[in-house]
Amino acid sequence: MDTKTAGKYERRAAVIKALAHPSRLYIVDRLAEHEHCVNELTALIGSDMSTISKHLSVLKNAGVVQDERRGASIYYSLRIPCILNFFKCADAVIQAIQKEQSALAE
Amino acid sequence: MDTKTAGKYERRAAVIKALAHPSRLYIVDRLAEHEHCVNELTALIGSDMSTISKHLSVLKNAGVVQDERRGASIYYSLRIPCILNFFKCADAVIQAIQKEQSALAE
DNA sequence: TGGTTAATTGGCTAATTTACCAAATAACCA
DNA sequence: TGGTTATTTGGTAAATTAGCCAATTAACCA
Repeated sequence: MDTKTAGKYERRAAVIKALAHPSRLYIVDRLAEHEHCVNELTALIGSDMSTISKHLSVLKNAGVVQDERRGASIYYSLRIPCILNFFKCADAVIQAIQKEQSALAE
Repeated sequence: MDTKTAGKYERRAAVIKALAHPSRLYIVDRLAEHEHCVNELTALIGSDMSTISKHLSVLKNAGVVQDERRGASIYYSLRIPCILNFFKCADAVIQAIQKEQSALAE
């Protein structure tokens, strides 16, 4: 694989990698409804706030979310809504696996 | 987050995680055109065959690809074509980042 | 200014991932 | 059967990731 092609797939992988964590997917799903501050997401997920903050920074560095300070809080929102298509397809894969497994169980 | 919800996002993350590697994304892109055996993919990518084989096993375990032995070779093909939507969206994120960076550079 | 809440950063450890090599399996052909 | 090609598996070292705690930064209010 030549360097240019490798770069293309590395950039794509960087975006997808940023999404590849349950908490981060959950965050994306919540932000798809409306913006949330770190505090709210922390309460929803139940991890340490520093952990959530780091997840948000991963998503932000990848270009998936954006943040905006308003007063003492920092509000995060989805930058690219097409991210939600990932869910549909991931769920289609999951369904296919389940179908296969129940077919094998017969 | 309750256990059921956590499970849902863990399953989704497992699928997305399987895609989160440049070589695996490249493989998916090649398989979107037509099936390939391990040998062919190894030649295209240029890593050790054992490395490619392990990448394929990650994709297979996640339900993204399927394999079929024909003679001495094992042919891999895409199981769920919607995976390709990931690329479009990942590229949209990448474009947005680049736009932002060139705006900042002004 | 001092206290309080919101968020990020640094440090640390445990767990996971990756890539290569070497060895094992599987299928084919002479 | 023996040799060759295709693929997978096991082992190992290096790199990355995740999560928590403690400390720091930022904004607000009394």
